[in-house]
Amino acid sequence: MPELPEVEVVRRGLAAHVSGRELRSVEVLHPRAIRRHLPGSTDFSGRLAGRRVDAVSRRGKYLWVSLDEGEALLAHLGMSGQLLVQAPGTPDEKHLRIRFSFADDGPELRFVDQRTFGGCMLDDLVEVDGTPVPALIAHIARDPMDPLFSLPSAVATLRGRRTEVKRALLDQSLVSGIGNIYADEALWRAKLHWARPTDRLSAARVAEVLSAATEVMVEALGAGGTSFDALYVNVNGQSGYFDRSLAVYGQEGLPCPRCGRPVRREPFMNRSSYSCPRCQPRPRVTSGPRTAVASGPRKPA
DNA sequence: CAACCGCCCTGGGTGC
DNA sequence: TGCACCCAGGGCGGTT
Repeated sequence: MPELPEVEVVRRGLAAHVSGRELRSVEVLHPRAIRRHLPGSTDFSGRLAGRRVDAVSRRGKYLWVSLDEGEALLAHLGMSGQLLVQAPGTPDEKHLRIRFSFADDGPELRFVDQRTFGGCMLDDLVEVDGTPVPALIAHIARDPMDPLFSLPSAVATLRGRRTEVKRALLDQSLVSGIGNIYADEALWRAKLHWARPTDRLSAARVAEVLSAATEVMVEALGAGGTSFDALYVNVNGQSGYFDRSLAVYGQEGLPCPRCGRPVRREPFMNRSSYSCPRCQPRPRVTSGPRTAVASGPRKPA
């Protein structure tokens, strides 16, 4: 699944292979790929033709290329999206959704997406806290690799929520870029169970898990960068070579690299959470609905 | 407003 | 061999 490090690899690839080039035509092969572009595919293609691609930016898992007139082409890879740079004439990928052709007859940019959770759209740039971002993602918080990311402020935001720590880590409006894989890895590094209530964690503990998330994503970015290929802006929608370095994610039954206990898998939000039963014990108190507080008034029987 | 739930979607894998 | 089913899951709209 593309999370922040994978999307950053893609961003770098786009900056290297697409920046500065002029689009000639855009072909939408699957309408779902532009479902968030409400005016539809004719409008999408029509407005992109002839435009010059400028800088490539990223916030969390969102990626965009700036165009002129304060507009941007915004993309999200979803679960299986890829942006590939391919020579024209290369046979279409099975799940090719959008083809971007350039006026210089050079390599095409292709949006390929098996599960169609990802997509592209045109959007206006707006200024949020001094940074221009596409209007549609104005609610997405800065990610830990953003130079203006503030750890103390993110800690305060997370602790202000009454929820489980993993839910908070995955909430892109609190801190962005973290998905299921890096959330599990960060929680393992910080020795926290995913169900720990954020509002009962010390600021130091929350800072620790956020720093762990940053660390593990920086390491993954290093590993993902090594799998970079001139033609492929990104690889496979997976974590590059970093999957070899995962401590718990997807490692059910394998020994915890720290203590050797078998990694457990628990259901979490209709998906899975991986953790070490010894290093990350279940919390005594969960962040469930605030039922009768121990000291509160008691209903008569 | 915060928290949470259900849905979107496809194909690879598995069990019968 | 084939079919039914499960699973992966980020983001968002709707509801409480």
